[in-house]
Amino acid sequence: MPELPEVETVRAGLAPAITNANITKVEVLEPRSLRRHPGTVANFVAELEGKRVLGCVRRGKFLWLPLGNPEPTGLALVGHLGMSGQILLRTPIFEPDKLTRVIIHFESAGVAYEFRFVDQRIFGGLAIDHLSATEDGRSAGFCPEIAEDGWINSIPQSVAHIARDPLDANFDRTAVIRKLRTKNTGIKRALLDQGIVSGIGNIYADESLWRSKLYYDRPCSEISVAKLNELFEHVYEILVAAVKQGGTSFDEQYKNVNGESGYFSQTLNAYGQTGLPCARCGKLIRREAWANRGSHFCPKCQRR
DNA sequence: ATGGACACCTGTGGGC
DNA sequence: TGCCCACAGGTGTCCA
Repeated sequence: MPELPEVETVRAGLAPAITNANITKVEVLEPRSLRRHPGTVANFVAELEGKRVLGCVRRGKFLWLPLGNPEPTGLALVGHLGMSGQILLRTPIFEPDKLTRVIIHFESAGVAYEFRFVDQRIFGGLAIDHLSATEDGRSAGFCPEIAEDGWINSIPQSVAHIARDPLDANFDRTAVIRKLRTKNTGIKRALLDQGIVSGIGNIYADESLWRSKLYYDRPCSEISVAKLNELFEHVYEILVAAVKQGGTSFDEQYKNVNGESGYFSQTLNAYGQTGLPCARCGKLIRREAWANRGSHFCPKCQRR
């Protein structure tokens, strides 16, 4: 479900409450949500209880909370929301949320809160992972609240293969475009490849391609550098606009940490618009089955 | 290198 | 009302 704008909305909501908070208790209601945790459930709980949260960092669709004891331990709580994950920040008296899988109780400035990891499909999950220095020694991800220092330049091992995203201060658009020019694969497949550029999923790929008038299966190598620059300009603008609107919600699946929906769905021009007229030319938007999912595009504006 | 199939899951909505 | 099918914002792995 969530792509970069939705995950960033969660990160931005979480950061002020959880930075410098102390974890008091952890409840694992659904062990499958720890599928990617290398240890046992008991070990997961033990690694968290009594620790301090140093910050909240995001790269692409991955989030992590570096941990302290209280000094940095070199470990982080890594989270991915999968297709249906949510992180809700509640006070303990707030009614239970359906499909809650893990609850992390913490105390921040003397007030008790719960970090509730809610996930319908259990494709998302939490894990404790080791941090290691980034290759270039620069900030590992997006965390504007924190100035450069030791742990911000470290990345969880399980996230190291994820490329920087377009909102990352160290994102190198020129290098990404150079790489794309060497690929014969279709442009949408490349946009969704988190090892090339991260954060883009099915919604924002379709939206960016629509705005750039590119057919999704067009081979990367035959798109000009100028056109790819235009595409990445649109990717950036769309991601920024979506973050500003709190992400895209069209059902109960995406919520911010307060349980509220984002409203970027009102701005969509391609994704989920099957059968509706293209906002540019009036031709009906089409959906094609593609890679076990759907691709939405205007057959007139986005020619093969 | 590339792409397809599939595994991991639950829930919802449409058609009959 | 029930049943079956299609479909859903992702990632990782295996195999031709």
